[in-house]
Amino acid sequence: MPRVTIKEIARRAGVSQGAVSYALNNQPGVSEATRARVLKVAEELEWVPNRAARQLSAARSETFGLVLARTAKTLTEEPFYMGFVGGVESVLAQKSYALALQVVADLDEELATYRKWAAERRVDGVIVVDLRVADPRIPLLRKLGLPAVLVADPELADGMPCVWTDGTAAMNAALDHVASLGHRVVARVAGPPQYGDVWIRDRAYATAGRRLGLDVRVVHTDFSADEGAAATRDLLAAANRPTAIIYDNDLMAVAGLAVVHGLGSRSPDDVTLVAWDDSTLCRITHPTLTAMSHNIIGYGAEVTNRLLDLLNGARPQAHLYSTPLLIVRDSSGPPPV
Amino acid sequence: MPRVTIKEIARRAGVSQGAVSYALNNQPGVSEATRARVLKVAEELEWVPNRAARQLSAARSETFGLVLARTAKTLTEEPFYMGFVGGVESVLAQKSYALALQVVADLDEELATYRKWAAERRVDGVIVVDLRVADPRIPLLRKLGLPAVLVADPELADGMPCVWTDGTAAMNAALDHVASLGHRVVARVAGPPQYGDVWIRDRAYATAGRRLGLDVRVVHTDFSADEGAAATRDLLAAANRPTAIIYDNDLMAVAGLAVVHGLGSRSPDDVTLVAWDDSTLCRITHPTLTAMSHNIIGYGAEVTNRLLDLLNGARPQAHLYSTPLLIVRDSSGPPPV
DNA sequence: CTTGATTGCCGAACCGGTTAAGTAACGACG
DNA sequence: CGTCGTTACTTAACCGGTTCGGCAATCAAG
Repeated sequence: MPRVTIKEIARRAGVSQGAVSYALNNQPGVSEATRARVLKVAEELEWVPNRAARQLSAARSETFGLVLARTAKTLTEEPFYMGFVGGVESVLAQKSYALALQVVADLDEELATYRKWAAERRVDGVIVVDLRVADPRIPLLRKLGLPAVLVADPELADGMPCVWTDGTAAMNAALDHVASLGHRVVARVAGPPQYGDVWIRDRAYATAGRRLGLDVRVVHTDFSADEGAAATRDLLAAANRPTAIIYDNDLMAVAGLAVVHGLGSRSPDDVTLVAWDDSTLCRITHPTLTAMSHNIIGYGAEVTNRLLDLLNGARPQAHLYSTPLLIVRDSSGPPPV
Repeated sequence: MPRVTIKEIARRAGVSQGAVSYALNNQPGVSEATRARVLKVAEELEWVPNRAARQLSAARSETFGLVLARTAKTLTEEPFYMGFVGGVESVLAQKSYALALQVVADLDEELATYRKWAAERRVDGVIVVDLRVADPRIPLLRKLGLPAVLVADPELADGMPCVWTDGTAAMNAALDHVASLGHRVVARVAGPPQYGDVWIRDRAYATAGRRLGLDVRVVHTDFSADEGAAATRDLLAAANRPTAIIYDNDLMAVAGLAVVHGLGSRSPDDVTLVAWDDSTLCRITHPTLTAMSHNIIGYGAEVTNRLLDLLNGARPQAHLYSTPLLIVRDSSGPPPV
């Protein structure tokens, strides 16, 4: 199967290579008649542009980059990532853009990846997730001139284009919910505080707790099921134990529920549980878990569209995607008397 | 930042472009002294090869392709995919290969993707998952001459290189386990029978059931939590209900456990549950779930290494990766009396 | 000392596109 | 009728590597 090139099309259509290029790219410089003829020949020969060649001359790779600095284990556990990637893909596939996905161990490797991609001209832009407080990726991407859209609160984005969901509003909603059920002693099983989202939720949690006059406490974990379970065990063993626990992801909430069962307690009778990042997990446990619901797939799609806009010359901007919605399920109830 | 090319290195090292290329690629044609000098200059200038240029001339993309024909929703629910991708990545990153990941809606789109990739010379080879019985991808990949490694039993691979785990042995182990606990009426909540793995397990299940003299029954689902829950509900409502249920993935097993709880029953006292594709999920429920454990990350890595071998001229072959191991946990027990 | 093979490097073609510069034909306009 | 501006192309340079043919210089063999 001899691969069909633009040169072959030119030969068959009786025009020059350059004309073919103009015709195929819908650019001025050829008559409509010629364009039609060229397109017809290209169709007949089932011509597909060679990515490498186009990339080399046009200096565009038509590829977006996404680096995930998490262990493979975390990635399997957190439904967020695969959903997000799916959302990104759903947009890219339409535009016949590609996604360069790289899984690395830590932030340093992530930085190295950006350097490499920039040097190789590997990607046209990147999507950055898991923002930290004072994130080192921001200055690097600026220096490299690599277009990027951050998945982060504008407060963390330092002026870079970003797409965000309102974590503060979400936390307010969550605390309003448990307070309105009558809970007075509430705990939060949080992720690592260096993550920007966690930091914002920590702050919102403290503020809302004061506003509502609650006894609020926080335990920081690494987001894993094990630490989520351990935190739950500790909280429930303490004096003046909380009657409601708000988790920072769904995995820890499910693990927490298992701990409650293991202690012979029940939810919501003995303790109300609220998960974050609602996924199927929250709907298949017994009882089903109240959760803060994001549309993660849509989120991925939105971010991708914003990056496309950015490359088309749009002004860098912060876009509020949506505010998470609290889905109240069976794990919510009034505190025990 | 003017990008540094091979030409610049040549200028500074005082040799021709061609010599630089030989030196950088460890090919014969230059003296050791020259090679060292070129490498030193390249290092100083922080030269990074331009992927597009290399791909264009060398006709290698140093990219592997992976198409997932599943909905984004399924991908988030099934920990398998992200884990597999992580395993693939862990190998590729070392070799500075890239992964082209494409998420599509169905098999037809997957076939179209292979056609496009082959025409574009986009990937050097592909990894194929979710094999079907008489899978149409096999003849297409053969026709396109696209190197591929299938994640599938040799019986399904039709002579194509493949990496597999022994589903038949695993199913034997699972049924031996429940039979040895004393169960006589067993059910299997299976995935869609067109999937090769499901088909093989269906067969092994029937055979082993006969061998052990068990009353075995099968319900086919679409692998989703909802259908897994529904199947469980139906099975437990039936006359002569099963005392042990073997699920085809972990998501359905967790959903099944919730149904058991919802009915006021308990596991393992009233029913023994066995999951497939062990993931964190199985360890965080209460009770923890007995599961057929794969090392999915390692599986992804193994497949990738076999594809690399294949491109290096290795003979196409079937590789047994490992046989899944039954991890017995709290959801296993003798049947109720 | 001649011949032939080998080594080390250069120059240039090439991969398959994009695009700037140049040119011929044509119509409009003063 | 000469000039200018479009239009519709062609030509050729270019992107940044790889690789082939060729040419001295060196070395071993005869």
